[in-house]
Amino acid sequence: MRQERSGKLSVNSLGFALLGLLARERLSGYDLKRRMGREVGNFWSASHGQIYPELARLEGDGMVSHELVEQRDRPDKKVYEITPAGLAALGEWVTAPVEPRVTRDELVLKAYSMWLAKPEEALALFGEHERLHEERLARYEEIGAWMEAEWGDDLDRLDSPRFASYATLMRGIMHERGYAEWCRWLAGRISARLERRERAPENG
Amino acid sequence: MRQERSGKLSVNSLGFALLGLLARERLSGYDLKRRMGREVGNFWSASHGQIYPELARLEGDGMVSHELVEQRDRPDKKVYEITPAGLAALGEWVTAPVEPRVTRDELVLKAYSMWLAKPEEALALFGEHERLHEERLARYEEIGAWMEAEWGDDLDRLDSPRFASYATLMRGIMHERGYAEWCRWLAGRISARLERRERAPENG
DNA sequence: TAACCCATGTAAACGGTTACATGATTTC
DNA sequence: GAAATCATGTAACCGTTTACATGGGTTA
Repeated sequence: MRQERSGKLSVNSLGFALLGLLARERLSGYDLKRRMGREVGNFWSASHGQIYPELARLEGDGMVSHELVEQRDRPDKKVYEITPAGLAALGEWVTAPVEPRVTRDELVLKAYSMWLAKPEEALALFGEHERLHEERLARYEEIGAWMEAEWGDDLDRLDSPRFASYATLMRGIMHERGYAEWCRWLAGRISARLERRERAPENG
Repeated sequence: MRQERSGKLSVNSLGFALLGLLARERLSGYDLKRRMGREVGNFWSASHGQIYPELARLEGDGMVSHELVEQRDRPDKKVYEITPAGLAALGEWVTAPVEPRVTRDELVLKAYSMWLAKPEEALALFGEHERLHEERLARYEEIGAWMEAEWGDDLDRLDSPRFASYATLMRGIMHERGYAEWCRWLAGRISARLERRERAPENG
Protein backbone atom coordinates (compact mmCIF):
# COMPACT_ATOMS: atom_id res chain seq x y z
CA MET A 1 0.00 0.00 0.00
CA ARG A 2 1.18 3.47 -0.86
CA GLN A 3 1.04 5.68 2.23
CA GLU A 4 -0.25 9.24 1.88
CA ARG A 5 2.43 11.70 2.89
CA SER A 6 2.61 15.48 3.24
CA GLY A 7 1.82 16.94 -0.14
CA LYS A 8 2.46 14.33 -2.84
CA LEU A 9 5.28 12.19 -1.49
CA SER A 10 4.47 8.51 -1.04
CA VAL A 11 6.33 5.26 -0.43
CA ASN A 12 4.89 1.79 -0.91
CA SER A 13 5.76 -1.50 0.80
CA LEU A 14 8.55 -2.29 -1.64
CA GLY A 15 10.03 1.13 -0.93
CA PHE A 16 10.03 0.41 2.80
CA ALA A 17 11.57 -3.00 2.17
CA LEU A 18 14.45 -1.28 0.35
CA LEU A 19 14.72 1.39 3.06
CA GLY A 20 14.81 -1.37 5.69
CA LEU A 21 17.85 -2.86 4.00
CA LEU A 22 19.53 0.50 3.39
CA ALA A 23 19.02 1.45 7.05
CA ARG A 24 21.55 -1.30 7.83
CA GLU A 25 24.14 -0.73 5.10
CA ARG A 26 24.86 1.11 1.87
CA LEU A 27 24.00 -1.05 -1.14
CA SER A 28 23.65 -0.90 -4.91
CA GLY A 29 20.44 -1.93 -6.69
CA TYR A 30 22.10 -5.16 -7.68
CA ASP A 31 23.12 -5.88 -4.08
CA LEU A 32 19.64 -4.99 -2.81
CA LYS A 33 18.19 -7.65 -5.10
CA ARG A 34 20.52 -10.29 -3.66
CA ARG A 35 20.12 -9.15 -0.04
CA MET A 36 16.37 -9.34 -0.43
CA GLY A 37 16.79 -12.92 -1.54
CA ARG A 38 18.36 -14.06 1.70
CA GLU A 39 17.46 -11.45 4.34
CA VAL A 40 13.89 -10.53 3.51
CA GLY A 41 13.11 -13.20 0.93
CA ASN A 42 10.97 -15.15 3.32
CA PHE A 43 8.23 -12.50 3.35
CA TRP A 44 9.06 -10.01 0.58
CA SER A 45 10.83 -10.07 -2.76
CA ALA A 46 11.20 -8.07 -5.94
CA SER A 47 12.70 -8.43 -9.39
CA HIS A 48 15.39 -6.02 -10.55
CA GLY A 49 12.85 -4.67 -13.01
CA GLN A 50 10.95 -3.34 -10.02
CA ILE A 51 13.88 -2.32 -7.84
CA TYR A 52 15.68 0.12 -10.18
CA PRO A 53 12.64 2.32 -10.87
CA GLU A 54 11.67 2.23 -7.19
CA LEU A 55 15.15 3.46 -6.17
CA ALA A 56 14.77 6.36 -8.60
CA ARG A 57 11.40 7.21 -7.05
CA LEU A 58 12.81 7.03 -3.51
CA GLU A 59 15.61 9.35 -4.55
CA GLY A 60 13.09 11.76 -6.09
CA ASP A 61 11.28 11.81 -2.75
CA GLY A 62 14.51 12.46 -0.87
CA MET A 63 14.48 9.12 0.96
CA VAL A 64 17.80 7.91 -0.44
CA SER A 65 20.81 9.38 -2.23
CA HIS A 66 23.39 7.67 -4.37
CA GLU A 67 27.06 7.88 -5.11
CA LEU A 68 28.52 6.62 -8.38
CA VAL A 69 31.31 4.16 -7.72
CA GLU A 70 33.62 3.51 -10.67
CA GLN A 71 35.19 0.08 -10.89
CA ARG A 72 37.86 -1.48 -13.05
CA ASP A 73 37.12 -5.06 -14.17
CA ARG A 74 33.41 -4.51 -13.49
CA PRO A 75 30.60 -2.16 -14.54
CA ASP A 76 30.28 1.03 -12.51
CA LYS A 77 27.60 1.01 -9.84
CA LYS A 78 25.35 3.35 -7.89
CA VAL A 79 25.71 2.86 -4.15
CA TYR A 80 22.61 4.04 -2.29
CA GLU A 81 22.43 5.48 1.20
CA ILE A 82 19.34 6.24 3.28
CA THR A 83 18.80 9.92 4.14
CA PRO A 84 17.65 11.27 7.54
CA ALA A 85 14.23 11.84 5.94
CA GLY A 86 14.16 8.23 4.79
CA LEU A 87 15.12 6.97 8.22
CA ALA A 88 12.37 9.08 9.81
CA ALA A 89 9.76 7.87 7.31
CA LEU A 90 10.77 4.26 7.89
CA GLY A 91 10.58 4.62 11.68
CA GLU A 92 7.10 6.16 11.48
CA TRP A 93 5.84 3.54 9.04
CA VAL A 94 6.87 0.64 11.29
CA THR A 95 4.21 1.25 13.91
CA ALA A 96 1.54 2.64 11.58
CA PRO A 97 -1.52 0.35 11.40
CA VAL A 98 -1.48 -2.53 8.92
CA GLU A 99 -4.68 -3.42 7.12
CA PRO A 100 -4.48 -7.21 6.73
CA ARG A 101 -4.24 -8.39 3.13
CA VAL A 102 -5.44 -11.79 1.94
CA THR A 103 -2.70 -14.37 1.65
CA ARG A 104 -3.11 -16.03 -1.74
CA ASP A 105 -1.94 -19.64 -1.65
CA GLU A 106 -2.34 -21.77 -4.76
CA LEU A 107 -1.69 -25.07 -2.97
CA VAL A 108 -4.51 -24.46 -0.51
CA LEU A 109 -6.69 -23.45 -3.45
CA LYS A 110 -5.90 -26.82 -5.00
CA ALA A 111 -6.74 -28.60 -1.76
CA TYR A 112 -10.18 -27.02 -2.02
CA SER A 113 -10.79 -28.96 -5.26
CA MET A 114 -8.80 -32.08 -4.43
CA TRP A 115 -11.96 -34.20 -4.26
CA LEU A 116 -11.82 -34.20 -8.08
CA ALA A 117 -8.25 -35.53 -8.28
CA LYS A 118 -6.69 -38.97 -8.22
CA PRO A 119 -5.68 -39.66 -4.59
CA GLU A 120 -2.27 -41.05 -5.60
CA GLU A 121 -1.44 -37.83 -7.44
CA ALA A 122 -2.72 -35.66 -4.60
CA LEU A 123 -0.58 -37.65 -2.17
CA ALA A 124 2.48 -37.03 -4.35
CA LEU A 125 1.76 -33.29 -4.51
CA PHE A 126 1.32 -32.73 -0.80
CA GLY A 127 4.16 -35.08 0.07
CA GLU A 128 6.43 -33.05 -2.19
CA HIS A 129 5.46 -29.80 -0.48
CA GLU A 130 5.88 -31.37 2.93
CA ARG A 131 9.50 -32.11 2.04
CA LEU A 132 9.97 -28.65 0.57
CA HIS A 133 8.82 -26.87 3.72
CA GLU A 134 10.76 -29.20 5.98
CA GLU A 135 13.91 -28.38 4.03
CA ARG A 136 13.29 -24.68 4.41
CA LEU A 137 12.55 -25.15 8.09
CA ALA A 138 15.86 -26.95 8.60
CA ARG A 139 17.70 -24.16 6.78
CA TYR A 140 16.04 -21.43 8.85
CA GLU A 141 16.68 -23.30 12.09
CA GLU A 142 20.35 -23.53 11.22
CA ILE A 143 20.50 -19.80 10.63
CA GLY A 144 18.65 -19.23 13.91
CA ALA A 145 21.16 -21.34 15.83
CA TRP A 146 23.97 -19.41 14.16
CA MET A 147 22.40 -16.08 15.15
CA GLU A 148 21.97 -17.17 18.75
CA ALA A 149 25.56 -18.35 18.96
CA GLU A 150 27.07 -15.44 17.09
CA TRP A 151 24.90 -12.48 18.07
CA GLY A 152 23.99 -13.51 21.63
CA ASP A 153 23.14 -10.46 23.70
CA ASP A 154 22.15 -8.32 20.72
CA LEU A 155 19.05 -10.47 20.36
CA ASP A 156 17.73 -8.91 23.58
CA ARG A 157 18.25 -5.33 22.45
CA LEU A 158 15.06 -3.84 20.98
CA ASP A 159 17.07 -1.17 19.18
CA SER A 160 19.35 -3.66 17.44
CA PRO A 161 18.80 -4.59 13.79
CA ARG A 162 20.00 -8.06 14.73
CA PHE A 163 17.06 -8.49 17.07
CA ALA A 164 14.76 -7.43 14.22
CA SER A 165 16.38 -9.88 11.80
CA TYR A 166 15.98 -12.63 14.36
CA ALA A 167 12.30 -11.75 14.84
CA THR A 168 11.55 -12.06 11.11
CA LEU A 169 13.49 -15.32 10.94
CA MET A 170 11.35 -16.66 13.78
CA ARG A 171 8.26 -15.92 11.70
CA GLY A 172 9.82 -17.90 8.87
CA ILE A 173 10.52 -20.83 11.18
CA MET A 174 7.00 -20.87 12.58
CA HIS A 175 5.50 -20.51 9.13
CA GLU A 176 7.45 -23.42 7.65
CA ARG A 177 6.76 -25.56 10.70
CA GLY A 178 3.01 -24.98 10.44
CA TYR A 179 2.94 -25.43 6.69
CA ALA A 180 4.90 -28.70 6.81
CA GLU A 181 2.61 -29.90 9.58
CA TRP A 182 -0.46 -29.25 7.44
CA CYS A 183 1.02 -31.05 4.43
CA ARG A 184 1.96 -33.98 6.65
CA TRP A 185 -1.52 -34.10 8.17
CA LEU A 186 -3.17 -34.03 4.73
CA ALA A 187 -0.80 -36.55 3.15
CA GLY A 188 -1.35 -38.80 6.16
CA ARG A 189 -5.11 -38.66 5.73
CA ILE A 190 -4.86 -39.49 2.05
CA SER A 191 -2.47 -42.42 2.50
CA ALA A 192 -4.50 -43.84 5.41
CA ARG A 193 -7.56 -43.85 3.17
CA LEU A 194 -5.61 -45.42 0.31
CA GLU A 195 -4.36 -48.24 2.55
CA ARG A 196 -7.86 -49.01 3.74
CA ARG A 197 -8.96 -49.13 0.12
CA GLU A 198 -6.20 -51.64 -0.71
CA ARG A 199 -7.20 -53.90 2.14
CA ALA A 200 -10.91 -53.70 1.23
CA PRO A 201 -11.21 -52.81 -2.47
CA GLU A 202 -15.03 -53.02 -2.46
CA ASN A 203 -15.14 -49.87 -0.30
CA GLY A 204 -13.14 -47.70 -2.75
CA MET B 1 -0.26 -18.30 -13.01
CA ARG B 2 -1.97 -18.77 -16.32
CA GLN B 3 -1.64 -22.39 -17.46
CA GLU B 4 -0.79 -23.09 -21.08
CA ARG B 5 -3.53 -25.11 -22.67
CA SER B 6 -4.07 -26.71 -26.07
CA GLY B 7 -4.04 -23.89 -28.59
CA LYS B 8 -4.82 -20.60 -26.91
CA LEU B 9 -7.12 -21.48 -24.03
CA SER B 10 -5.84 -20.59 -20.59
CA VAL B 11 -7.20 -20.30 -17.06
CA ASN B 12 -5.47 -18.53 -14.18
CA SER B 13 -5.66 -19.14 -10.44
CA LEU B 14 -8.67 -16.90 -10.00
CA GLY B 15 -10.43 -18.87 -12.75
CA PHE B 16 -9.75 -22.12 -10.91
CA ALA B 17 -10.96 -20.57 -7.65
CA LEU B 18 -14.26 -19.75 -9.35
CA LEU B 19 -14.43 -23.20 -10.97
CA GLY B 20 -13.79 -24.77 -7.56
CA LEU B 21 -16.84 -23.01 -6.18
CA LEU B 22 -18.99 -23.73 -9.25
CA ALA B 23 -18.03 -27.43 -9.09
CA ARG B 24 -20.07 -27.55 -5.86
CA GLU B 25 -23.10 -25.44 -6.82
CA ARG B 26 -24.52 -23.09 -9.44
CA LEU B 27 -23.88 -19.48 -8.50
CA SER B 28 -24.15 -15.94 -9.86
CA GLY B 29 -21.17 -13.59 -9.98
CA TYR B 30 -22.56 -11.78 -6.98
CA ASP B 31 -22.91 -15.01 -5.01
CA LEU B 32 -19.42 -16.12 -6.02
CA LYS B 33 -18.04 -12.94 -4.49
CA ARG B 34 -19.77 -13.65 -1.19
CA ARG B 35 -18.95 -17.38 -1.18
CA MET B 36 -15.32 -16.57 -1.75
CA GLY B 37 -15.48 -14.35 1.32
CA ARG B 38 -16.38 -17.20 3.67
CA GLU B 39 -15.40 -20.44 1.90
CA VAL B 40 -12.14 -19.58 0.19
CA GLY B 41 -11.49 -16.17 1.77
CA ASN B 42 -8.77 -17.52 3.99
CA PHE B 43 -6.39 -18.12 1.07
CA TRP B 44 -7.93 -16.48 -2.00
CA SER B 45 -10.18 -13.53 -2.70
CA ALA B 46 -11.27 -11.24 -5.51
CA SER B 47 -13.23 -8.06 -5.99
CA HIS B 48 -16.33 -8.06 -8.18
CA GLY B 49 -14.38 -5.92 -10.63
CA GLN B 50 -12.22 -8.96 -11.26
CA ILE B 51 -14.88 -11.66 -11.04
CA TYR B 52 -17.27 -10.48 -13.76
CA PRO B 53 -14.66 -10.22 -16.53
CA GLU B 54 -13.13 -13.55 -15.45
CA LEU B 55 -16.52 -15.28 -15.71
CA ALA B 56 -16.89 -13.92 -19.25
CA ARG B 57 -13.43 -15.28 -20.10
CA LEU B 58 -14.24 -18.69 -18.61
CA GLU B 59 -17.42 -18.78 -20.65
CA GLY B 60 -15.49 -17.86 -23.79
CA ASP B 61 -13.19 -20.81 -23.09
CA GLY B 62 -16.15 -23.16 -22.60
CA MET B 63 -15.44 -23.76 -18.91
CA VAL B 64 -18.76 -22.42 -17.68
CA SER B 65 -22.17 -21.55 -19.11
CA HIS B 66 -24.83 -19.25 -17.76
CA GLU B 67 -28.57 -19.04 -17.58
CA LEU B 68 -30.35 -15.71 -17.18
CA VAL B 69 -32.70 -15.83 -14.20
CA GLU B 70 -35.35 -13.10 -14.15
CA GLN B 71 -36.48 -11.91 -10.75
CA ARG B 72 -39.26 -9.64 -9.55
CA ASP B 73 -38.28 -7.30 -6.68
CA ARG B 74 -34.61 -7.74 -7.60
CA PRO B 75 -32.29 -7.25 -10.58
CA ASP B 76 -32.06 -10.19 -12.96
CA LYS B 77 -29.02 -12.38 -12.53
CA LYS B 78 -26.79 -14.74 -14.49
CA VAL B 79 -26.49 -18.11 -12.81
CA TYR B 80 -23.30 -19.90 -13.84
CA GLU B 81 -22.76 -23.64 -14.14
CA ILE B 82 -19.48 -25.51 -14.69
CA THR B 83 -19.25 -27.47 -17.96
CA PRO B 84 -17.76 -30.98 -18.35
CA ALA B 85 -14.73 -29.30 -19.94
CA GLY B 86 -14.42 -27.01 -16.93
CA LEU B 87 -14.66 -29.92 -14.52
CA ALA B 88 -11.97 -31.79 -16.46
CA ALA B 89 -9.65 -28.78 -16.53
CA LEU B 90 -10.13 -28.22 -12.80
CA GLY B 91 -9.39 -31.87 -11.98
CA GLU B 92 -6.20 -31.81 -14.05
CA TRP B 93 -5.03 -28.52 -12.56
CA VAL B 94 -5.35 -29.79 -8.97
CA THR B 95 -2.39 -32.16 -9.17
CA ALA B 96 -0.29 -30.13 -11.61
CA PRO B 97 2.93 -28.86 -10.02
CA VAL B 98 2.85 -25.58 -8.08
CA GLU B 99 5.79 -23.23 -8.31
CA PRO B 100 5.99 -21.64 -4.86
CA ARG B 101 5.32 -17.91 -4.81
CA VAL B 102 6.71 -15.53 -2.19
CA THR B 103 4.26 -14.73 0.57
CA ARG B 104 4.30 -10.96 1.01
CA ASP B 105 3.57 -9.97 4.59
CA GLU B 106 3.70 -6.31 5.56
CA LEU B 107 3.70 -6.96 9.30
CA VAL B 108 6.81 -9.14 9.06
CA LEU B 109 8.37 -6.48 6.85
CA LYS B 110 7.71 -3.98 9.64
CA ALA B 111 9.26 -6.35 12.19
CA TYR B 112 12.42 -6.22 10.10
CA SER B 113 12.71 -2.47 10.81
CA MET B 114 11.24 -2.46 14.32
CA TRP B 115 14.60 -1.56 15.86
CA LEU B 116 13.85 2.01 14.68
CA ALA B 117 10.47 2.23 16.42
CA LYS B 118 9.33 3.14 19.90
CA PRO B 119 9.00 -0.15 21.85
CA GLU B 120 5.65 0.86 23.37
CA GLU B 121 4.18 1.42 19.92
CA ALA B 122 5.65 -1.82 18.57
CA LEU B 123 4.17 -3.68 21.52
CA ALA B 124 0.75 -2.19 20.76
CA LEU B 125 1.01 -3.20 17.09
CA PHE B 126 1.98 -6.82 17.66
CA GLY B 127 -0.41 -7.17 20.58
CA GLU B 128 -3.23 -5.98 18.33
CA HIS B 129 -2.37 -8.54 15.66
CA GLU B 130 -2.06 -11.27 18.27
CA ARG B 131 -5.67 -10.59 19.28
CA LEU B 132 -6.75 -10.42 15.64
CA HIS B 133 -5.32 -13.82 14.77
CA GLU B 134 -6.61 -15.39 17.98
CA GLU B 135 -10.10 -14.20 17.11
CA ARG B 136 -9.85 -15.71 13.65
CA LEU B 137 -8.48 -18.92 15.13
CA ALA B 138 -11.42 -19.18 17.51
CA ARG B 139 -13.86 -18.61 14.62
CA TYR B 140 -12.20 -21.26 12.44
CA GLU B 141 -12.08 -23.75 15.30
CA GLU B 142 -15.81 -23.27 15.83
CA ILE B 143 -16.46 -23.97 12.16
CA GLY B 144 -14.19 -27.02 12.36
CA ALA B 145 -16.09 -28.42 15.34
CA TRP B 146 -19.35 -27.82 13.48
CA MET B 147 -18.02 -29.66 10.41
CA GLU B 148 -16.89 -32.63 12.48
CA ALA B 149 -20.24 -32.87 14.22
CA GLU B 150 -22.36 -32.23 11.16
CA TRP B 151 -20.41 -33.86 8.32
CA GLY B 152 -18.87 -36.77 10.26
CA ASP B 153 -18.04 -39.62 7.90
CA ASP B 154 -17.80 -37.39 4.81
CA LEU B 155 -14.56 -35.99 6.22
CA ASP B 156 -12.94 -39.39 5.55
CA ARG B 157 -14.06 -39.56 1.92
CA LEU B 158 -11.32 -38.31 -0.44
CA ASP B 159 -13.89 -37.74 -3.18
CA SER B 160 -16.11 -35.55 -1.02
CA PRO B 161 -16.05 -31.73 -1.37
CA ARG B 162 -16.68 -31.62 2.38
CA PHE B 163 -13.36 -33.34 3.02
CA ALA B 164 -11.69 -30.76 0.77
CA SER B 165 -13.37 -27.86 2.58
CA TYR B 166 -12.26 -29.32 5.89
CA ALA B 167 -8.68 -29.64 4.62
CA THR B 168 -8.51 -25.96 3.64
CA LEU B 169 -10.07 -24.94 6.94
CA MET B 170 -7.35 -26.92 8.73
CA ARG B 171 -4.76 -24.85 6.89
CA GLY B 172 -6.51 -21.73 8.12
CA ILE B 173 -6.49 -23.01 11.69
CA MET B 174 -2.80 -23.92 11.61
CA HIS B 175 -1.93 -20.61 9.96
CA GLU B 176 -3.74 -18.50 12.53
CA ARG B 177 -2.33 -20.57 15.37
CA GLY B 178 1.23 -20.08 14.15
CA TYR B 179 0.76 -16.42 13.41
CA ALA B 180 -0.78 -15.67 16.82
CA GLU B 181 2.06 -17.61 18.43
CA TRP B 182 4.65 -15.47 16.68
CA CYS B 183 2.91 -12.22 17.66
CA ARG B 184 2.69 -13.45 21.25
CA TRP B 185 6.36 -14.43 21.27
CA LEU B 186 7.41 -11.06 19.88
CA ALA B 187 5.11 -9.00 22.13
CA GLY B 188 6.40 -11.02 25.08
CA ARG B 189 10.01 -10.23 24.21
CA ILE B 190 9.25 -6.54 23.88
CA SER B 191 7.32 -6.27 27.15
CA ALA B 192 9.95 -8.28 29.05
CA ARG B 193 12.59 -5.82 27.90
CA LEU B 194 10.38 -2.85 28.77
CA GLU B 195 9.83 -4.17 32.31
CA ARG B 196 13.53 -4.60 32.84
CA ARG B 197 14.03 -1.05 31.64
CA GLU B 198 11.48 0.23 34.18
CA ARG B 199 13.22 -1.54 37.02
CA ALA B 200 16.67 -0.32 35.92
CA PRO B 201 16.23 2.88 33.86
CA GLU B 202 19.97 3.41 33.43
CA ASN B 203 20.07 0.36 31.12
CA GLY B 204 17.37 1.72 28.78
C1' DT C 1 -34.84 10.39 2.94
C1' DA C 2 -30.70 8.33 3.62
C1' DA C 3 -28.33 4.17 3.82
C1' DC C 4 -27.97 -0.48 2.49
C1' DC C 5 -28.65 -4.74 -0.34
C1' DC C 6 -29.05 -6.85 -4.83
C1' DA C 7 -26.85 -7.17 -9.38
C1' DT C 8 -23.71 -6.30 -13.26
C1' DG C 9 -20.54 -4.09 -15.69
C1' DT C 10 -16.20 -0.80 -17.22
C1' DA C 11 -11.99 2.15 -16.60
C1' DA C 12 -8.02 3.89 -14.41
C1' DA C 13 -4.23 3.07 -11.71
C1' DC C 14 -1.03 0.33 -9.21
C1' DG C 15 1.97 -3.73 -8.23
C1' DG C 16 4.69 -7.32 -10.06
C1' DT C 17 6.93 -10.56 -13.50
C1' DT C 18 9.12 -11.47 -17.69
C1' DA C 19 11.38 -10.18 -21.65
C1' DC C 20 14.25 -6.98 -24.23
C1' DA C 21 18.60 -4.42 -24.33
C1' DT C 22 23.67 -3.66 -23.57
C1' DG C 23 28.39 -4.93 -22.49
C1' DA C 24 32.74 -6.23 -20.02
C1' DT C 25 34.95 -10.00 -17.30
C1' DT C 26 35.54 -14.49 -15.60
C1' DT C 27 35.01 -19.40 -15.47
C1' DC C 28 34.31 -23.96 -17.61
C1' DG D 1 33.60 -20.68 -27.53
C1' DA D 2 29.72 -20.86 -24.30
C1' DA D 3 27.81 -19.74 -20.04
C1' DA D 4 27.72 -17.30 -15.81
C1' DT D 5 28.50 -12.95 -13.02
C1' DC D 6 28.28 -8.01 -12.48
C1' DA D 7 25.50 -3.96 -13.42
C1' DT D 8 21.64 -0.97 -14.95
C1' DG D 9 17.83 0.19 -17.29
C1' DT D 10 13.03 0.04 -20.19
C1' DA D 11 8.73 -2.05 -22.13
C1' DA D 12 5.03 -5.16 -22.42
C1' DC D 13 1.97 -7.75 -20.07
C1' DC D 14 -0.81 -9.73 -16.36
C1' DG D 15 -3.25 -9.54 -11.89
C1' DT D 16 -5.57 -6.76 -8.50
C1' DT D 17 -7.82 -2.81 -6.30
C1' DT D 18 -10.52 1.16 -6.39
C1' DA D 19 -13.52 4.19 -8.46
C1' DC D 20 -17.10 5.22 -11.76
C1' DA D 21 -21.65 3.94 -13.47
C1' DT D 22 -26.58 2.41 -13.18
C1' DG D 23 -30.91 1.36 -10.95
C1' DG D 24 -34.76 -0.91 -8.31
C1' DG D 25 -36.09 -2.52 -3.64
C1' DT D 26 -35.86 -2.60 1.41
C1' DT D 27 -34.86 -0.96 5.96
C1' DA D 28 -34.13 2.48 9.62
